[in-house]
Amino acid sequence: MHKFTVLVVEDEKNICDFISKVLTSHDYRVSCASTGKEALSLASSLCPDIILLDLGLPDLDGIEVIQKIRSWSGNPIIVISARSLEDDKVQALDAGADDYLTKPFGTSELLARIRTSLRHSNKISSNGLPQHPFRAKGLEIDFFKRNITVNGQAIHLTPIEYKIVAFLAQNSGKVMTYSAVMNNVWGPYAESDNKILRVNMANIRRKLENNPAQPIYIFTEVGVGYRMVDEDIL
Amino acid sequence: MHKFTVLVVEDEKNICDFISKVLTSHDYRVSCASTGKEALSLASSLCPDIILLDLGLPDLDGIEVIQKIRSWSGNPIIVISARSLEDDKVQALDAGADDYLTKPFGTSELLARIRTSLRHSNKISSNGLPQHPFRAKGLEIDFFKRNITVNGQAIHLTPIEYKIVAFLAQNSGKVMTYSAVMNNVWGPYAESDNKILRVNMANIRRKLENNPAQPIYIFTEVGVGYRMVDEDIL
DNA sequence: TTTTTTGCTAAAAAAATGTTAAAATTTTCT
DNA sequence: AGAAAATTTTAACATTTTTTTAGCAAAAAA
Repeated sequence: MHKFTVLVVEDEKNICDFISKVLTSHDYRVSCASTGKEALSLASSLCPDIILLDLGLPDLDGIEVIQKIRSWSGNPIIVISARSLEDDKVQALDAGADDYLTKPFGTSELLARIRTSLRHSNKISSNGLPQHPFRAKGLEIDFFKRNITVNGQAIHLTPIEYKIVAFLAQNSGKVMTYSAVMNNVWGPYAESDNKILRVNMANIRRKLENNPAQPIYIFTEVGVGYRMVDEDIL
Repeated sequence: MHKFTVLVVEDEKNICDFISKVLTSHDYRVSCASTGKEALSLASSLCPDIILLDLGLPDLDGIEVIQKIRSWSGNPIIVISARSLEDDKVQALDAGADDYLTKPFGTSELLARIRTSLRHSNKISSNGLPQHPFRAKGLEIDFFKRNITVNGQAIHLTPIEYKIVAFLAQNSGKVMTYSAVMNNVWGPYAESDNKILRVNMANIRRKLENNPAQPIYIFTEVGVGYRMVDEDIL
């Protein structure tokens, strides 16, 4: 049975420990962060199934943390805050939070809201990976085996190259901005300059495309980002 | 632009009227039901984009209403209730409600939670733009994927061209003054001369229109601005 | 008709992206 | 540990795409 991973972001240690204990006893796997920076790195490296976020962090503005995570990930975020002002709620929800819980709250309500959020993000399976391999025009990506073939021929990609391709494939048809890709691959503190991404894309295309100058799998939208071709309909 | 339909289920007439007024003034289409039975039949016939449900109904148990609706529809349900007991919330959420709001609540929080729910059901995307594409006379604009097609044929627009078209489409039917478009695209310090906008419009029409001299999508109101054709009714 | 406004084309300037090779770093293997 | 291999990053430069500018034609308003 798969355990869901919860990232708890909370600077008060006793609250964090309490939530941690409750969740662990209900069969969640829990990680904790006590600062905004820690939260961002863990959100990126851990890919938790859900994030509980206290807005009163010592280093970063809570709203910015939400927006940053939202810019490259769809992880559900439940805000937990002592502030009960309506404006705070509106801000957080509009920034991309999925729910807003005011302290103090009961543990059974917290658990119920976690279940509801997990239900909402249920389009992807519990490990965050799509259930079926991605197929388009002879390109096949098996996310479980982590291998890629073009017309049956196995293609070797380096870890970074694979991350880029997998991220684009999981959002196929949609233009993913350069910064979304960068943050997804190099984490929340990626450079704003995308030259690294450009050389990786050149290498990826050399391996994937028949004619890299006229790609059929990964298109660039100048000034915006990259787009993976639509998945074949089944 | 498309209006979202909200079904308000509430037996106290003055509350119902109040919510109705608030939502209508924020550009939602509102229908009301005052009993559970009415709610069920309207939920099925109307297929509202979202349902606001008061649990204290005269005829049916609120929890059963949620389950009943959930059995055939994934429409988001936000529970609105005077009962603030934790058990009530847990019950409602586990029955399939997407959110639980305790009376009294502020209108801006209600609106924010409605937006969040619409986002969850993929009706709108994280940037607040409609998730469902704009369609008119064979022109289709998918804001989510950043895709434009004319009669199924993909059209490539540059970032500035896309901004212009998107802005007009989001305000389709209304004349947008040249300065409004300029400010939207080039920011608040845009030039007052609109010659740049004119050449962009020429390029846009060359790509979109069959006969740019007699456009069917973007019209010129001489001396005023541009107007995107009305969206097709569904 | 005259004036104003809008449309169109082509060329320039500017910005963004692709490409290659070499240096730096990490990983793997003996 | 040390060498070899693979990967990642940096840097320089080529190429493509986009944006702006300028000039004139066409259409609409006065």
